[in-house]
Amino acid sequence: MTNSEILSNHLKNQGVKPSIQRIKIYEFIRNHAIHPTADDIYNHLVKEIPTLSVATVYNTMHLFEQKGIVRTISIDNHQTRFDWNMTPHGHFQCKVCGTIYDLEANLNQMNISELDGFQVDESHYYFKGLCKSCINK
Amino acid sequence: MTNSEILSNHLKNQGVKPSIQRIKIYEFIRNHAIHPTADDIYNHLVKEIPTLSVATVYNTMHLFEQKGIVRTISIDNHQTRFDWNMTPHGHFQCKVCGTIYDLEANLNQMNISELDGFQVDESHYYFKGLCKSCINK
DNA sequence: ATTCAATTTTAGAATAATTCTAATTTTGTA
DNA sequence: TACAAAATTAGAATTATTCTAAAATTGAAT
Ligand SMILES: [Mn+2]
Ligand SMILES: [Mn+2]
Ligand SMILES: [Zn+2]
Ligand SMILES: [Zn+2]
Repeated sequence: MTNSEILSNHLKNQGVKPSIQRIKIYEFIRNHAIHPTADDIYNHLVKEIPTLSVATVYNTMHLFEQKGIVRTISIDNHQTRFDWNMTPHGHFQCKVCGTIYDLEANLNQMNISELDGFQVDESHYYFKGLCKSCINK
Repeated sequence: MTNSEILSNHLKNQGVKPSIQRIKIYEFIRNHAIHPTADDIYNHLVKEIPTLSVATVYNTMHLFEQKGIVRTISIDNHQTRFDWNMTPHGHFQCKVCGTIYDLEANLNQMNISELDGFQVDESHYYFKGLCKSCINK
């Protein structure tokens, strides 16, 4: 079974019809753990699929989000980033190099009493600052 | 000393020259603890100051942010919201009524070992879901 | 008071991420 | 092959924010 076939089956299992575009987009976000923007995805894939449109990238990411395949994060307030890692985790963005690091800690462990009686569907946390490698320069 | 004079002095103490626009904007965010958008601020104040421009609202909020008078939060990731409460705290946004609740817990208490050697300047966290009063309907 | 440079405000144009629209292409089934 | 449903597409529309250059305001120095 080729890599593409494996990814294609993943999508089917999540209830997504695997078109060429959807497989390539899924492949990209799985292989580039960089929390890409729609633009990152488009610019990378348009070389392989010259007819690709940004609308398809957005359509696909919205579909993936709805099916629980990706989630969106908003650290930069003006540009949505996508994350294939669905386990509850957080982020750190370096102000110098821009890298977004994953943080394993699960926010739900905080057990905030003010939320008693509330229904919590999503939780997000992130830090900003300077990463270790940028400090050592 | 009038209320306006008190706010005016607050601004002076933070190194901000208190123009009429700046005082009114500061007054608005202090009296309406609703994490307003630039648009909220503009639409409320343009009734009092008919010549007010959105550019002034943005200019002022950027200045306030730089001086440590407000901070920005991005829960809706398409529209920046402003928060006058500078103590480290988090938020909960209800998907039904849209209300943004403050949460007192301080994220920095989590003490995330992955950040050892990193310089953390900002920390943010928020939840989304249904608030108690929307559930009881 | 008058002058004048620095600061602030302003209107509207520009920018940029995202969504919308309507046409075209692809897919799967009969 | 026929055809309806689903997916993709180009480009226009929308919208939050930033930019620009002109006008207004401020405040010190005369
Ligand atoms: Mn992540
Ligand atoms: Mn708050
Ligand atoms: Zn860095
Ligand atoms: Zn609610």
